[in-house]
Amino acid sequence: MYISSVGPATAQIFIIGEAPGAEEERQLKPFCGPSGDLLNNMLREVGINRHLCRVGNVCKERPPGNDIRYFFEDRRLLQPKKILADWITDLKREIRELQPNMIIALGDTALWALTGERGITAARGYLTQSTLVPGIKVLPTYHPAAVLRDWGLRFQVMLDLKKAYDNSHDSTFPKDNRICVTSISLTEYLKYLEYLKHEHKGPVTLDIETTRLGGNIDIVGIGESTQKAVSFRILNGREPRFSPDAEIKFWLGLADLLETKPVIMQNGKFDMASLWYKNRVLIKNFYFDTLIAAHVVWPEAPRSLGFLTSICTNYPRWKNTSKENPMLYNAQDCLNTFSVYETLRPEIERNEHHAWTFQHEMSQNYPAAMMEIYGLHVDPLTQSQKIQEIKLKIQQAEQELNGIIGKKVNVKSPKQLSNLLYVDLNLPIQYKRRKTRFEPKRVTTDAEALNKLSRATKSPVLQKILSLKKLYKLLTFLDIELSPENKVHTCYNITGATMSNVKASEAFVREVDDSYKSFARWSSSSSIILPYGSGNLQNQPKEARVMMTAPPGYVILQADYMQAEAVVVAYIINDQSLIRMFKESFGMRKSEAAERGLDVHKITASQMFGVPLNEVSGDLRTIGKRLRHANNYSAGPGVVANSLGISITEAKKLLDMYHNICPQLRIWQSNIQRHLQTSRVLENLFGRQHLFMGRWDDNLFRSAYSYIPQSTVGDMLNAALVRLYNKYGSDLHIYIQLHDAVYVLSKEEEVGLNIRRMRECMLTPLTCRGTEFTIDVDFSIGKSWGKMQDVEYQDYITDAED
DNA sequence: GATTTTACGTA
DNA sequence: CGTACGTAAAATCT
Repeated sequence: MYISSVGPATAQIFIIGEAPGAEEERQLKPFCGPSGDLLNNMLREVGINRHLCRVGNVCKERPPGNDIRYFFEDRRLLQPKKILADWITDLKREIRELQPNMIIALGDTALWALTGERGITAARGYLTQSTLVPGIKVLPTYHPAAVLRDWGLRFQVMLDLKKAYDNSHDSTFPKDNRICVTSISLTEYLKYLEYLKHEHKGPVTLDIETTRLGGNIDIVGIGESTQKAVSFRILNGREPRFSPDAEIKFWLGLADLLETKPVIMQNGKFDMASLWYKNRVLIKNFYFDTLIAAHVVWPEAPRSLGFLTSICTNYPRWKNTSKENPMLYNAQDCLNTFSVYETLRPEIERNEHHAWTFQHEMSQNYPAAMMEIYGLHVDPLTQSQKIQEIKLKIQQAEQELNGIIGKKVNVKSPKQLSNLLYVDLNLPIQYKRRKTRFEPKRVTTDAEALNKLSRATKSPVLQKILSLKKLYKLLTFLDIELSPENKVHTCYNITGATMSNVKASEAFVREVDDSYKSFARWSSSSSIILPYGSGNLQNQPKEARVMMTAPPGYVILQADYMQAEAVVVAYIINDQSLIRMFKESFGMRKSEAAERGLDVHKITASQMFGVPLNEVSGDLRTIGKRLRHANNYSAGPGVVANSLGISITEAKKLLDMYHNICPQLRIWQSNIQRHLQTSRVLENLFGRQHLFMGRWDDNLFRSAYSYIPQSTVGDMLNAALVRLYNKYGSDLHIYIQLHDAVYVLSKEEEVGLNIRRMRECMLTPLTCRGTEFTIDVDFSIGKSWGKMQDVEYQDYITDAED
């Protein structure tokens, strides 16, 4: 059944979707089903009156199974069948007659029909010209059906619709008269640097390009405004363009400028660390990072420069030009960074909480860059011994396993494993746990499934497979490439998202369009500057840590916050018995606290079961511990039952008992829900704000419950790390950051001194509803990261002489 | 050769 | 209804 567009002949906006759905087919109208409802809501919110728009679809009929592939000859969806080609001709005629000022293309099919391009993720948000009817403006964005599947896209679609509306009042394209200088002599360039230093007012944007992963800087771009940028090439391929003398002049001139000028960058820690590590050029005043600014203002939105440019400016897409004209591309990066800066700066300044968070994150750039460049010492001897040991164990385990099952199986292959388990051994098929019941059931051979089967069948094969898999996994952490200095390096991502998890040759093409929530925690990924080691250093298993060491004469000193999130939760929900316990045990030796029974899980069990503290058995304590964790993570009875090996009914009973002794938790949780209804913004104990954009469901709530404790601890640790760096950075070396722990390298004879320094920087008074409290810090020491010994700070205070 | 899927390490 | 992150190896696509 042919479903035509609807809307007035005077419409200035033409909204074009993909194909009708079931409801559209029933009513013979486009966008009248669930997608249409969502579209209407979004249009209303940005001020577009749908009844003044033309609304239609590229395909005029519903494809069988709602599968758009039906209308194409090929799987890549580039060759339309005759019927679709005819509809596109109809569409062309309709656009010619209507002459709208703006076409909003919803989804990949509409994008393709109107512009001939595929890839809505990269194209969305950028004004472009239709190739179907030249001269007509098109603004592509995601289809509402995609938003229904992934609610995080709603924010982007709203901004795109707003942009479409703003540009729909006439048919002209916004002017782009920006100047990109890409061919300038060295002499002229040096003069330009002088001009920037002495005459140009205000900050500049900076962006560098490198030849390859771990390669040298070949292009340096500087933007002096949103209108002019200069790009300069220093290498030809991998060869220098200039004589050593001339090149030195270039770097000195650049260094001279960057010592004084305030610098704006996108993900500037990379440029800053590269310039310092490769060319000893130091950016002294890194004053605005657009990546950090975006993270502060929209913590759940993408924050690549491509994305930010699409929502902050009307300029066209340029991220697809990097290969054909790298210098022009580089200059445009600088221009767009400037535009994004001008949009985001007022947003930061108008909100004092944002201003604090922004400065707080900016201050982490220098210590994080230093940590990336320094790296971790690895003892190659321990490494090779450990690798030998594990390889031998793997060999033995393989032989045993093959002996039992009578053939060779690669346990790293889910396919082979599922064949073995569910076909050869005929075990009951295990399915992956689903997030919603709408997801399809997936067969799995993961650890959870194997453990379940192992408990049910008592077959020794399953445990053998499990331990073999574990050994292989461990080997990936051990068998890594070291730097010439026997080190590994990592890149710490302050905004919690990687900008670099691609080959360097494509790093600048990449669109990072996943949403990352990162509640004030750093993430850790491979360094692009020094690509040695397994990259992420925040997920090293204990057994792999033994090869990471302190250099001769030094020890690793670890300081971590004790029960940090539990303390914060206790104060937030005003759990007096826990608060009393934390207060009493503050600064106390661990042995003494244990003697007095000052233990969260013991207290929990004692209250739950009405047993005196000193009579709480190990088993009861375990139950107390599991219940507290289950509640902290808002897990359900199924999980509790699983973890304690009891029935669901018993687990429900235990959960009730827990809530009886701690009724405040549920009250607080419902307060959070109520709060989200009115504002969707939560604030942690430092004032960091987080806008929750997710769909209104349990996932949103769970995420929100964990926000305040998790982000408060993250902010507290990072603020302490910065204090430590600024005050004692020349006396000790900050080695590792691990969410609620900091590791430093300390001279062996200065351990006591450094423990006191770390305590000083880390003990942080927090305020919750008018009550001040401090989270205690715990220390351990080791020559190797895998063998840390607990120490009591009191033992280092008595011999202090400062 | 490039991209997607599956699995798993840490806090 | 555990969450967040990043990476390795296998499987699959082109």
